[in-house]
Amino acid sequence: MRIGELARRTGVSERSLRYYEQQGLLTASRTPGGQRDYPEQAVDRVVRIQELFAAGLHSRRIARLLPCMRDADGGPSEIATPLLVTELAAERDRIDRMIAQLANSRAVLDDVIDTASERHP
Amino acid sequence: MRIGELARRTGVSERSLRYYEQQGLLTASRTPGGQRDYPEQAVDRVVRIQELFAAGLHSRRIARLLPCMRDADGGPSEIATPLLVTELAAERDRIDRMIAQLANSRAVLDDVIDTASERHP
DNA sequence: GTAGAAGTTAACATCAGTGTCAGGTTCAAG
DNA sequence: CTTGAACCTGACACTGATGTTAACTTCTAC
Repeated sequence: MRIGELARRTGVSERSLRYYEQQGLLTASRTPGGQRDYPEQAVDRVVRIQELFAAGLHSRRIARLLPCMRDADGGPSEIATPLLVTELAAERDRIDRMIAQLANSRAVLDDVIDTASERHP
Repeated sequence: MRIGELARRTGVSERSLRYYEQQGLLTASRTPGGQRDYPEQAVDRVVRIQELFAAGLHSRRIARLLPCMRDADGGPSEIATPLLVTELAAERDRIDRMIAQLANSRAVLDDVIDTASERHP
C-alpha cells in the first residue's frame, strides 16, 4: 500500500511515516517511480511505534528494540543484548511509575467532574 | 520554605517552580527582600502539578483545574464550570486510552526482556 | 496525452516545558 | 562588616516529534 493509505489506516500523518523511515523504524520498498510501497504488516508496526512513542521511548531506542519484538507471524529476528535489556527494564519501570501517576491524575479529574456534576445536575 | 528546599523536596527544578508561578499554577508570598516563601502545602501541590503535566495537560488547563481540586484539608474552593467539565472529561478519556497503550507497551517490553533473559541466563 | 490526485525531497516553523547563563540582590553566619 | 550560599529577573537555547510549505515527479483514469 502507499503512504496515503497507511496514514489513513493508522491515523499517523504522512510526515511522521517518512520521519519513522528516516529514523530507521520503518522500511518500505519503492515503486519504479520512487514511491513508497508498504507491506500489509506495516500497519501493525506503525501502531506499535506510536505506542512506544507515547510511552516516552526515543526513536533511537525504539529502533534498537523493534527487531527484538515478536512479529505477528513468529518469533523475533534478533535477541536483545544485555545492555539493551538493562535499558528496557529501566523503561519498563518508568512506565510503571507513569501508569500509577496517570491513574492518580485520572482519579483527581474524576473527583472534580463528580463534584461539579452534583452542583450542575 | 524557600525555593531551594521546595525544589529539593519535590524533585522539581527551581526553574520549573518559577515557571509554574508565571503560569499561575503556584503562588508564594515574598520575604521583605523579595524572595519566595512557600507554605508547607506547596509540596503536595507541586507534586500534583507534575502529575498533571505528565498526564499531558497543558498549563492553562491545569490553572483552571487547580482551584476545583479537593485540598488536603477540605473541599474545593471553586466548582468546575460545565465547559471545564466537558474538557476534563475528554482529558480523562484520553488518559484512559493512554493507560491502555502504556500497559500494552509495558507488555511488549516485558516480552522482549523475558525472551532475552532465556537466551542470556 | 492530459488533468488531477497523490507522492517525493528539503527546509523551516512550532510547541511547551526545561536547561543554562549573566548580572545583580538578599540572607545567614562568623 | 563581610563572605559565601542562595535567590532574583531576564534572555536565549534546546529537545524531538510533528506541521507546513515549496517546487517537482509519479500515478491513475479518462
